[in-house]
Amino acid sequence: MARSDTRFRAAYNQVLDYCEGQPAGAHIPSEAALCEIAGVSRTVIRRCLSRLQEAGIISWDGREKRILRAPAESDRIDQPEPTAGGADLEERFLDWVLRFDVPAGTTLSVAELSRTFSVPQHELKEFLAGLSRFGLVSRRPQGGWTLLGFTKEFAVELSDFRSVLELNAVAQAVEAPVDHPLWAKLAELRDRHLDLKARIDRDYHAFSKLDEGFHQAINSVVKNRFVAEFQKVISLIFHYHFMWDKTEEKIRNAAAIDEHLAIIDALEARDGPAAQEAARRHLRTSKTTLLSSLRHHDLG
Amino acid sequence: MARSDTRFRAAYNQVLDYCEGQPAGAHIPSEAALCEIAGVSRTVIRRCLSRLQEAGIISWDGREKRILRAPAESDRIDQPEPTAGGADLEERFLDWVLRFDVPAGTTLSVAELSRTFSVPQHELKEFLAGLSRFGLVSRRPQGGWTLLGFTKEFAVELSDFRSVLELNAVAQAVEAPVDHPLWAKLAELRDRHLDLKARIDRDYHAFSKLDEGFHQAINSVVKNRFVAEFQKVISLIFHYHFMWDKTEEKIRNAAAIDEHLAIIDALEARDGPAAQEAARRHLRTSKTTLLSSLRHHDLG
DNA sequence: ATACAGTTCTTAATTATTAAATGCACATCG
DNA sequence: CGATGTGCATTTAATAATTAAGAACTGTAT
Repeated sequence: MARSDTRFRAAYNQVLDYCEGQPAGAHIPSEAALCEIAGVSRTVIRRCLSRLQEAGIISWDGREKRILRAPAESDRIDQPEPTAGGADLEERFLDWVLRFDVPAGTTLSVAELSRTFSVPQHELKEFLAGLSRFGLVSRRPQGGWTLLGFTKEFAVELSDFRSVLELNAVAQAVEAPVDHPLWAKLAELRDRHLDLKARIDRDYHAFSKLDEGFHQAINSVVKNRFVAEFQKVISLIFHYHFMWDKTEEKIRNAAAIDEHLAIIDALEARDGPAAQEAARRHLRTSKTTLLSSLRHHDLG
Repeated sequence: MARSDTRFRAAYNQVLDYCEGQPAGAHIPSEAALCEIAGVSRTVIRRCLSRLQEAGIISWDGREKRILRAPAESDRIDQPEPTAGGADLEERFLDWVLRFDVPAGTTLSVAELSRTFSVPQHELKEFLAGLSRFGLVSRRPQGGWTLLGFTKEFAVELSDFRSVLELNAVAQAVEAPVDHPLWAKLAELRDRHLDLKARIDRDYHAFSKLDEGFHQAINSVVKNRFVAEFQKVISLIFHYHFMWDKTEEKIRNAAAIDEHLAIIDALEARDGPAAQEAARRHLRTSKTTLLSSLRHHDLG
């Protein structure tokens, strides 16, 4: 019932690394200096020094610290878990929701999620608290959480919001300076689109990745933390939905390629209104697709 | 080291209420029925019954439950704290940050915040996790949180994002049907603006509230959970900044009133481009004001 | 057969505990 | 004496333990 000593373990090994680089008998720098090296507090460094002394690797008396012998491989402490998949929890969570088609209104239990994702409960609680800011989940009065997302309303609102952001991005993209990386990226994307169009009959699955890249490129001109944060969620949801919804995938993707190309054409011609119109058309189809995929799920 | 029994206390008093309405000797309904009455689980009801039995208020043997005597006032359990200001934590937090002008980069300690706001630590952690989604704070590697907000970049990005949302709202407002409550609201706001304009020399402080109401009205036409969530944060930040930044407040507010009136005029004339232009102008001044208020803080 | 109570298992809020961080006072060396 | 470094004490935060509350299953009397 205490916090893990991951920090100590990592620091200890790091100090061992340092010792290995030094000859026996060498002086060891001050505690504060070691803090800098290991990136931890003095408390941890002092624990490390204690242990090094116990292990007979160093002598330590006040500021008189010397290396006694070179550390062996067996002196290292093994890190408990190099995993910590808590980083991409968001991706894994959305993947789980969409893959298993978890219906809206489902009660999410922290304990259960903690087990399925092997993430400490408190991390999950923080994560859910964050999602609630996006209206994806909400706290229940009796405790616990409810999954709100992926109703028709949610899809409509998400699509509309996406449209607002993306039309703004397009408007800014038209104004982007000629040396902006966007233009190189767009040229490359055009080639990849044309390439995929030629072999769409076989490789229509590859479009999902291309779509993500395309929208990312457009939005890259908008330097805004709020937009960026939302974009992550939006792109994940659209990405996965298109991946799992297989109805008419080939036709749909072929059409989307043309829509993308139209946007690229307009952008490269620096034709603002045309770009807006092309983007609007594409976003409209995306919205329809997202909605129809939900309808399928409702029926099936 | 256990969760609070608030639920039990409330339920117990509620069951007492029920008993008071019944004559002595009366049968008590089933446990499940009592659950309905008190809105809690059977576990809690059974605890209540146990305690009622101990207190000699009822007899309880299996499904044979009878009232022995009318409950007295002293039988009630007093609720620990009816407060729980955790609801408007967001408002209080932002108020605190802006009122004390907490600089960007400040390390926020959960323990300290927990004390100043008298909110349990874990609630604060969830709250901060939520804010981190908006890029206002971020977790430090050594533990704790850093306040990121209220740098120049933050203000610029927030203003830009606000502009995108609000211009979209204006575009939708122009298209709103004649029976939409917006129009009545706008007419009322126009009057209040004109009223305040007449006495701006004395009551220029009153503008802040009016400003909030105006932007809320405009944004009310957009039915979108994402927009709504952001709007809350945005309006809070702008609201407080204008409240604390006293430089040239009178002139600034007088100018803003005119800008608001221009937007109302254009909207009521259903003139889309004019409304966009008026809104764009107003948002530009808002951004400038927000930025200049930050500059003042930097110097002072 | 069905409505209810008895029982057991799960879940979630909260506290207790310990690792880590931080702050301050004092020591040592130039 | 001042700068640098250490010793000690306090504070903070991550995590496990603990208990209230919820939910499901089972038995039983009407």
